[in-house]
Amino acid sequence: MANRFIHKLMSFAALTPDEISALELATAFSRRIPPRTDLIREGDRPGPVFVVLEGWAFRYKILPNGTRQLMAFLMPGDACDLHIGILAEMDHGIRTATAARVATIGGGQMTELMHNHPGIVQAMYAAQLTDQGILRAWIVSMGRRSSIERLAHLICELYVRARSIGIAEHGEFEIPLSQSIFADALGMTTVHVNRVMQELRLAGALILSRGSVRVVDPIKLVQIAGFDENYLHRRVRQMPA
Amino acid sequence: MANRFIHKLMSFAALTPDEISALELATAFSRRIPPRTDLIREGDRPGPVFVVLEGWAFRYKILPNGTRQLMAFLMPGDACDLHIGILAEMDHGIRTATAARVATIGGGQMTELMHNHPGIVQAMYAAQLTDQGILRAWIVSMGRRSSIERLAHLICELYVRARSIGIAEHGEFEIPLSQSIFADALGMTTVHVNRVMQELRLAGALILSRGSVRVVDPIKLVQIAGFDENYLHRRVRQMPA
DNA sequence: CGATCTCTTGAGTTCCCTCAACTTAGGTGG
DNA sequence: CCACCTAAGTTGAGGGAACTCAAGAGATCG
Repeated sequence: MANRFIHKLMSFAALTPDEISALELATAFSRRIPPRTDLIREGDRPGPVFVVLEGWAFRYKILPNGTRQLMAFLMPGDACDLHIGILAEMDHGIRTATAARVATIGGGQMTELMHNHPGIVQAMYAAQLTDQGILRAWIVSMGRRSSIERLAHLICELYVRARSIGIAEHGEFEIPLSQSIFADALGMTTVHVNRVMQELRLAGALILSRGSVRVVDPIKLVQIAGFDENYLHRRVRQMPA
Repeated sequence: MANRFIHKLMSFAALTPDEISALELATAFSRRIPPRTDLIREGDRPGPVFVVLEGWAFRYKILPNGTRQLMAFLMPGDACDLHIGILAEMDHGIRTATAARVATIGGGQMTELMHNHPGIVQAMYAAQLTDQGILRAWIVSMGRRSSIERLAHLICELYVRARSIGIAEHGEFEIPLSQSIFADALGMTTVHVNRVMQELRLAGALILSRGSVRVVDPIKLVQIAGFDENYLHRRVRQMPA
């Protein structure tokens, strides 16, 4: 059965059975990674492309003053940059938030995949455009939204992404992230995240617990955030001529 | 003679004479665009790929409350997304800041370029990774830097990019952007941008004038910003095997 | 059963915003 | 060539959203 990575790519472009089995082969071997483990660190020379099959990770950077800023979350099915091998040096780190299962695809194998399978290339481009859309949406949030809108918007993003890969069952969804991770994602302090989380809880949108947040009223979050999911590009054109 | 776009791609990968002439052909026709003109608007169905050959533009989004947030600046040599044609709909607009000259490359021509010229593909991937690095750096700035650091950091980014395309002569460099554009790029108000600009002027880093900022002491800016240009990936690996 | 991490709450502070008024530069048309 | 208009920039005063500092309560784990 196809894993989450393949599943995700299939949502972006039609893949042939041949392409699917090539992807299955490429991601057949995976490692289990404990929580809070760096998959790659800032300054490292990039190695193979890797793909998160289970669990959550995030991109981050530590500033000279010791503060941390996250720039993205990787959920099951998400990959690091496909062309990571071009870079001389990583400008940020990637670290697991939870226990995870990660597959790696060597440079040669990657080249072979993209060279022989136009559907895979197409799907990966679409995934990359979506990732850029998410980065831009973060910038918009950080620049022009209040703290409660920012938090609600991020949770909406994670909710929609989770739903689209089928890990948000019957409307509810558990996000396995601590409040300090939310704080570092949103450019806020943990103290303030805590107060804003309480507001969302009082609004009936969330249930809080240690190390995780359960979304119970996505509609309310969407209203609070002013969320418009267009930027996630669920709809892409079919293979342009 | 090669234009800025070709010039920029050549800095990312070695191009054959054949590839260079293919690019020259593709960008031979260009239009002059007045300042403050949308090249494409949020909600539009994407058209051809376009490339800014002269002048400055920016990506932006207007929020329901009427505020604006910029997500990137396009300088001479910069292109919109290469795979823009995949998307069903733009999630942001792109608008000129100054008078500009813009070339467009049709979908078919683009496909042909990338299909037959591995050097071009390589260079475009590298350019794209750089763009993503810039997006991530903006997130870091907005999340974890003070207003003076943020402003200085943005100006450093623009300065380094300008220098790398050869439009920053003898150390000095004129940025043709108004303070309100800086404000919308940094998630600040024009009032506060003005006050922070004055601080940088008093520090001897800048000379201010109507509609533009002249960088006179880049080193000082780097110190104030805590700027590390690694993320701009000036160094990429030569063609991996 | 201390050690550690996460969360919570309170009190005081500060950075940046809001609101408002005014200046200056450029452009345009009478 | 002046009168007017608009966009850009400047400055001041007051306010508020989010931060800092601090202390403590609950979980989880070796």
